[in-house]
Amino acid sequence: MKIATYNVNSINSRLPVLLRWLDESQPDVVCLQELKAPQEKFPVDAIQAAGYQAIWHGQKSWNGVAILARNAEIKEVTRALPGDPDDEQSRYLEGIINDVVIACLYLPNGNPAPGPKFDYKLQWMERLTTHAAHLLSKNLPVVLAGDYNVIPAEQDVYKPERWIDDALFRSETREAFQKLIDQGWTDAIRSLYPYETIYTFWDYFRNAYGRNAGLRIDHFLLSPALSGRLTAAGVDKQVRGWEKTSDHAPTWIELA
DNA sequence: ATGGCTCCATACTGGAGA
Repeated sequence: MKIATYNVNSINSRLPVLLRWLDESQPDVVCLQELKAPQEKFPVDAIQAAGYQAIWHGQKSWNGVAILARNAEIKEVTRALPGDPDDEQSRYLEGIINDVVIACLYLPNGNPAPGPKFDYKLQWMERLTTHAAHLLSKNLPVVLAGDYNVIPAEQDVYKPERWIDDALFRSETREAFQKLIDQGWTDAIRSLYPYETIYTFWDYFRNAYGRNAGLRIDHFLLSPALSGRLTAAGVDKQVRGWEKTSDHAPTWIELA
């Protein structure tokens, strides 16, 4: 079972790139973030023509998440992260595919920090941590996949000293991520490649991709029931070099 | 320290992203 996560930075601007990548990579499950489209503007016909079922939660202008599955039913569980009924941002979608719980998340950026956006990010991480504990308590196979907007460690950023005060790398952010991991989750990519430099995002500015000035911010966290089934992981880095591409690259894992 | 780029809204510019 090949599961991917991809922050597309506008589903409609990215549709040709997305369809080409689906055809070449053939993932079984895909978590998409930053649809940047309202519910009714999701290109469901093109996605279905490519062979994928889809559930999605859109929003005007910003955010938006979707889960795609090839040749499999998606049973939607929730389209809101519990813990704040007033939160109107579309950043969380959870479904069950072949008995695996798939959580697709788009964690807030949080800049500028400190400030209200950073407070929202930390609150969102607390809510995620609470919900993640609930998922773990059921001993189910769970994948928490998505754009975390968290740089977990110095090895995950091209120049750590430049990111010390950034919301993606601040100590509060890293500590909150570690607290989540410490519940018993496995950072899938890092567990297979403890020492490699692996990036999933390159800024549009300053020829960041050409200089490989990247960040690792798209992650898969696996529950204990799944970590033993992890057989492979990678980043489809070449997609970042295509025309009209996202600033993120598709990232994937394989489960036995 | 700054700006560089891309996308959205319904614009002739500003906000957001990371």
